Amino acid sequence: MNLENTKAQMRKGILEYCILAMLKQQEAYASELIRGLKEQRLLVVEGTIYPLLTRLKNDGLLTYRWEESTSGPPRKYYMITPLGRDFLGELHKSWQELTAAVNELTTLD
Amino acid sequence: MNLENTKAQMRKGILEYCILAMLKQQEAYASELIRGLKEQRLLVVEGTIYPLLTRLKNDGLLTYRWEESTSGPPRKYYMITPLGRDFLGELHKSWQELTAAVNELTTLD
DNA sequence: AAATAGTACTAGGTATTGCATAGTACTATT
DNA sequence: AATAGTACTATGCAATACCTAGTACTATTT
Repeated sequence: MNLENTKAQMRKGILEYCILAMLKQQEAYASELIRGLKEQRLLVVEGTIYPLLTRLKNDGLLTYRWEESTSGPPRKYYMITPLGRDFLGELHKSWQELTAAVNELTTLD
Repeated sequence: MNLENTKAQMRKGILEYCILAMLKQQEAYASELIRGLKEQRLLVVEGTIYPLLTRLKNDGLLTYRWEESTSGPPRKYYMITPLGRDFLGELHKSWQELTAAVNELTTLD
């Protein structure tokens, strides 16, 4: 049983919640999101973030615009949509319920 | 984007943490575990729990014994091993870190 | 006694997503 | 021109929650 693997499994479903929340506060491009997550020691790689952003965009939760960069290739800035905000609210509720349940079950004597 | 699907994804990696914690408190057989989880509104089905218990057993984190039942088929009671207790400690730490990170990233203004 | 219901466990296949990897492209620096 | 840093796209894999089908045991009903 591999701890790193279990941690990766734990991240499934949670990352989109984090991404939507971050973008609700401020638009950003992929690398900024990766950096923001890394600051909280949520290490996420490109192979994860790009497909995730694309899925959220395809589902209408995000939208984006291109912006030339003065120091490298152009960047794709993502913004949350009103639908994305609604969904984020649902995810917030689900997360609260999940953590409450888990903490109840795992409280050590 | 399907909320139910996202909730199922969120459960990945978390269920083994819950199961280990429950079994640390008291040995149990599958249906008891399902009931315990259901009380906390963590709905888990047989197709999930049995393979999960088998995986944990194969990795040495659980052990089991058969017990005849007076009201139906025999039951497989699972118990946590010392290795399982160690791993549970690691999972506890991982969970704390993950929730802290997520809450930091998703705190609404 | 046979059929049905409730209960417990096993096995196989599917969908989804984080991750690894390969590749393209833009700009700055060497 | 080559290299480095940066940003994005595409593809395939591993793992796990879940769905479904099936076997088996005991109690209850027909």
